[in-house]
Amino acid sequence: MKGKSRYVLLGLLAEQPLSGYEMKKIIGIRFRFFWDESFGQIYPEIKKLFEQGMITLSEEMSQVRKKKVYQITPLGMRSLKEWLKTAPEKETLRLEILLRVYFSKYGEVSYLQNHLASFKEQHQNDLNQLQLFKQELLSIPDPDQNHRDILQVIEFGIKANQAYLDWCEQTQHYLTNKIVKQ
Amino acid sequence: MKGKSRYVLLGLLAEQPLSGYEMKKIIGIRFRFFWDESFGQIYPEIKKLFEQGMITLSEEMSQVRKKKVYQITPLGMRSLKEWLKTAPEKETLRLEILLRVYFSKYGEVSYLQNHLASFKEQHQNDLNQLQLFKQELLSIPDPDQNHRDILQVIEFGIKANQAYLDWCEQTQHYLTNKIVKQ
DNA sequence: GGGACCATGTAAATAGTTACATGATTAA
DNA sequence: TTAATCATGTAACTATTTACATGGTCCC
Repeated sequence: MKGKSRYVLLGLLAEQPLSGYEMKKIIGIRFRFFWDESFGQIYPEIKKLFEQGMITLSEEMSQVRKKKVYQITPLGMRSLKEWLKTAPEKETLRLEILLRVYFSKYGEVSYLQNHLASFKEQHQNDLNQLQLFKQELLSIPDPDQNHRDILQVIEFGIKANQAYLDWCEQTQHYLTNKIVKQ
Repeated sequence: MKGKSRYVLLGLLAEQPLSGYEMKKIIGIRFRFFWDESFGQIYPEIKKLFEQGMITLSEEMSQVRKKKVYQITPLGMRSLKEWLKTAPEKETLRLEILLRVYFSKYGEVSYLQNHLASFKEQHQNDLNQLQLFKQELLSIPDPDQNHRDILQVIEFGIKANQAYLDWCEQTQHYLTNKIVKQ
């Protein structure tokens, strides 16, 4: 669990100079289905990266907006590359919906049905956005030659969300039957 | 992100009296693929639940081992039921492997292949254990009439892990091709 | 006797969220 | 003019991990 946020920021800056706000936006859109960072983490982390010489302020800073655009340094690039060598930790996930199903014996079915419907809706949205993002990626030029890599990330999201939706339907049928049987 | 650990503990105690150590074990085995709690969270949370009258010490305490077995109180049961009504928050997940793929342009393919192989192995293990657990659940008596609920939780794990493994194979092929093309 | 596991707990550190503070710009 | 969004940051709080401390039991 130690200091992964910094590598997300370094990774984003490896491609192009960005401000903290912009990085947050990219994470919120592109990484939304597998990662998240809050401003409360981003800005202090930027401060540290700057102090350590991993990033510097770019010339491209906007004077109109009080925007601070950063770029990665060779030191930051080396640090990113070193991190990419290390083994990822076992992923953290906490699926509260499964806790609800597990303990559903102690609650009312109708509540669980609501929870399930909103879970399904959320992941249907995720899936739609991922499919849109995929189309978009395939239709634009690929100057940095990394679209295929990004596509693989999207593919993960598509497969996972399809599995979730599949499970939702199955569980909804199960719950409907459960009520009939009562 | 607030206080979900307590409901995991209450949920487990709703079925049978347990000690902190036993709860940790159950979470570590049965919830392993979608939830985790450490002792550093479990024991302080038990203390709070006890002080708030949500749980009490059970008679079933072992004298041999210095074991403290807790049972849920009517107050604790009400609290659990109230929680089951509330909407679950959007799940947290952090899939470091996807970060590695996304930024793979800056690293060496062979490292990513190693990371992917170990990710695949982990989830193959998860899948195997879930399938075993499913068989076990279907073959034993179901006095509390909640095996079907638990089965749905297992089904989620099976579907999700199958999707992950599917993605792993696809990504491994992609990486192999990538090397050939170089 | 030693290693694996049972068993409970605390302390320190790190991670992460949420609320707050401030102010500019854009577009309806 | 007002709401949304851009933009940066800090402070307080909450959550979570990791390391430490302690000691028992079981079995080889």
